[in-house]
Amino acid sequence: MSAAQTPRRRSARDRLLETADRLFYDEGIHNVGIDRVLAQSGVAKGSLYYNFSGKDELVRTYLHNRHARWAARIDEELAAAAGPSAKILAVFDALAELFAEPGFRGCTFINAAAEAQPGSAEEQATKDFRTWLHELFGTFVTEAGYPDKLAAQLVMLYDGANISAQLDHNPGVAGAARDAAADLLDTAQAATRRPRPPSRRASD
Amino acid sequence: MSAAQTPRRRSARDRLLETADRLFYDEGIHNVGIDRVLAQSGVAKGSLYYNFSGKDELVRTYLHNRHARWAARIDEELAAAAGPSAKILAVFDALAELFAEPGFRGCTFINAAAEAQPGSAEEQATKDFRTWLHELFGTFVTEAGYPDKLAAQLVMLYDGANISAQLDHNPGVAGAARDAAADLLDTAQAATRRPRPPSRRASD
DNA sequence: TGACTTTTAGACAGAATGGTCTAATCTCTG
DNA sequence: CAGAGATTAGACCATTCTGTCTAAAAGTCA
Repeated sequence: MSAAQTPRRRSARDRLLETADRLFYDEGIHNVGIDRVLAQSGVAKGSLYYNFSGKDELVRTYLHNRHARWAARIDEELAAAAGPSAKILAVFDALAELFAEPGFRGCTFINAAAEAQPGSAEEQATKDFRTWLHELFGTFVTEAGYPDKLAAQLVMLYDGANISAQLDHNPGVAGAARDAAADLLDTAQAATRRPRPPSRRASD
Repeated sequence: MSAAQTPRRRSARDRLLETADRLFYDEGIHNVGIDRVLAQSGVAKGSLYYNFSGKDELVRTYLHNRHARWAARIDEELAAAAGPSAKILAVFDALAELFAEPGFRGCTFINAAAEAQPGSAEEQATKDFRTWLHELFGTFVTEAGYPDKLAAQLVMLYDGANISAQLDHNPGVAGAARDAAADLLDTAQAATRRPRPPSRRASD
């Protein structure tokens, strides 16, 4: 046979993680029993407990991999952008691509948090992801000399875009989020020049 | 006895809904079995199935009541505000109050959506809530003559504030969301006067 | 070849789930 | 009072869930 040696079947661990990634994300972690993961991955139950300590560790690994893959993708997107403001907007460009993908069903960690119980893998992974997300925007906001509050506002637009894309089935919302971010960036930049601009009040 | 007749014990239905409201919201719908709702409400299993067709209808009613109560609360908050812009900002004031409440654990419907399966009560209730939310902002944005896109951006800030308040345990984020909304409102107002202002591009 | 690791199939257990059913009791109202 | 509606306790059921165990087969590599 010319085609090298048949690239031997992927390990049970890999097949398990691939199937878990799809099912957990598509249907929610608690909605998917291990029996379904086993059946769809074609792996024996014993192999699950040989490779993982239990469902909890499978979930932990699933969430960890999701975080790592998304962070890597953002890193790629950022590489092409020059300067903190451009990098901030590039994050929203990455969201636009993500939302447009066929199977998009919201942010993995927002969804996981809704199912989280105290001390669970979901809780820990969400905490880690949130730290990463805040640092992502926080770094660029600080670099640009903008006030810290802007980072919190950008995180809100990031999360809000995810929710709208998911719940309203509206991938195009990433553009509106990017526009809003650009607007906030402009305002922050203007305020950096002039120390204290007048602010709008509620009862005007 | 002077104190009128002892106000007879609240109905099984009411006690069930009160307990379900607390448990479903605090721990997530799928994390709460009917046995726990029954035990904590002191209601017999038979009464659940006498008053509801099953857990699904209990969930449906729980979500419906949550929506109704929040909509009523927003209505109150809006009554005090004059003009579309003030009403928009008043929604964020309502969020600030909500986030500051002790048991806050995120938006009921964002959380429910993460557990939703196709055709479930969670899915339907979330859809209804999203329609209401978009109309809430959409009405005021239209009244003020702002572009439709602004409504989508305000919804994103609303959702994003909920997520940050929940996942980052930061109730104060409502203030930053309000500020961002005010900023977008200002920009929209300026753009209403001058038809086409220059927009920031990524690669500048 | 022989030792070691990985994977397999399937039986099995123990707990939790939502739901049904019966029979007795309580409560309100005509 | 009588009767209808509401509530109770508890047994019971079928299903699903995670996890354990055994014994054999397959793959890996020195």
